[in-house]
Amino acid sequence: MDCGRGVRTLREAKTQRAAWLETGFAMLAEGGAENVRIEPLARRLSVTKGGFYWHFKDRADLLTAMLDRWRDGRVDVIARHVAPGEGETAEAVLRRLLARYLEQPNPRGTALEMAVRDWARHDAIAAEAVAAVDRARLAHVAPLFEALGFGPDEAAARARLFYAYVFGQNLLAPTTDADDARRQGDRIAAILLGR
Amino acid sequence: MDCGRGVRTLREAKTQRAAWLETGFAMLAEGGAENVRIEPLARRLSVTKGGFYWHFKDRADLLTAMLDRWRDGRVDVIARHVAPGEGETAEAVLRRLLARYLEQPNPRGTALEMAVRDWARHDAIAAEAVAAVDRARLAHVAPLFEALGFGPDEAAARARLFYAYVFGQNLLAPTTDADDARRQGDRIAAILLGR
DNA sequence: GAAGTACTATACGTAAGCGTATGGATGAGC
DNA sequence: GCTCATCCATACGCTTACGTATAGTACTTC
Repeated sequence: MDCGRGVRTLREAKTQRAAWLETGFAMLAEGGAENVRIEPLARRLSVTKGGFYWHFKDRADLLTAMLDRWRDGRVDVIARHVAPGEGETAEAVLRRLLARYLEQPNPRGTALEMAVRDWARHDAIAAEAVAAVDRARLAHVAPLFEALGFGPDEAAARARLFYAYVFGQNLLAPTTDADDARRQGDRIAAILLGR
Repeated sequence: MDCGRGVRTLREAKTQRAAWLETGFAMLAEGGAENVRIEPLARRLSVTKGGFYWHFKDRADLLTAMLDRWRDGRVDVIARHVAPGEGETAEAVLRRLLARYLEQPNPRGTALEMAVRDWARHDAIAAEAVAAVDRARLAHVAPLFEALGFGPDEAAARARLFYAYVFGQNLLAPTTDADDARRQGDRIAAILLGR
């Protein structure tokens, strides 16, 4: 059988597993966990599925690998995002976070977040990954609310409301007028921050 | 071919389309739009798919019929739910709504809501149904916030935050301790209602 | 230069689901 | 009592995807 080409370098070879994962994330973002199918994935990578079963035991193996990677990435990143910059106040950090989550400089990240959370509603492993990410985020954001002067319980409640709002926004039909949306976002931020 | 039985009465016959829809909703609630498949549906109804194509043109036809029905039901129901009971204040109505949405006396309704909203992220027709429901709900709930003393813009913002919170809660990993969850819910209600 | 590692193509069998005939079976209306 | 509308069973062809088997290529390491 003429396979046309083999592995060019070992460096490149090790990249292939990452390529399957990367493309898997693209399909997850585009259509949810159901949409992550091996053969369409292979077509997008311009290979056949032969190599898939070298890197992964089966489809579930890919899915759990993606989940691990997603969880680790989110947990790593939240610690960086709550770190204040030069002379940045807690309120400024929270507003920056809110903008990052809602103004969607990274629509792919939002789509992934929603896809994983929907997945978690039917799958225990996904639910555990989501729970771990939520714990990490709430633990990092609650202290920011404490820095605003709220007690620990109130800060925890506000942190939860903060994240529920962020994800809920993605489920609500968007406000049609962009200016209205911005003004409304400002009002909501004021309510969340208590000022 | 011995089909075993035919139509017993016209009354019963007209019920069949409703049965397909009803079971369709069950599968939608259980596994999202992807999970609504004709042959499993038929098995659950203990019939073959032969009759399906009598009632519906194809799978998409069933799905849009379900969507219409869902939208109409939600729009009808919100008007009833915001109507205050005997001497019920606007605040009491809002707290009652919140309890209804979050304490999940009707888990099937919540599952449907989430399934349709996830569906809406990939499907324009579903997105339009969600948008119609959101418009109706926000239009009904904002006046309750106005009755609490907020101006129109602030009331609209709070109504949006109210619903974003409700749906966002369903995406966040649940708080493990039930008492904590209740106390936190009370705090969040106080923030939403501004008191 | 031989052996191993890291892939990839190709081919196969299986399963599930879609949509399309086609031919009953039954009750309703005349 | 015949016909029509309404519904269902059965069977078929097609497509998509899964997972396995097998044989091949190319680079690496010794």
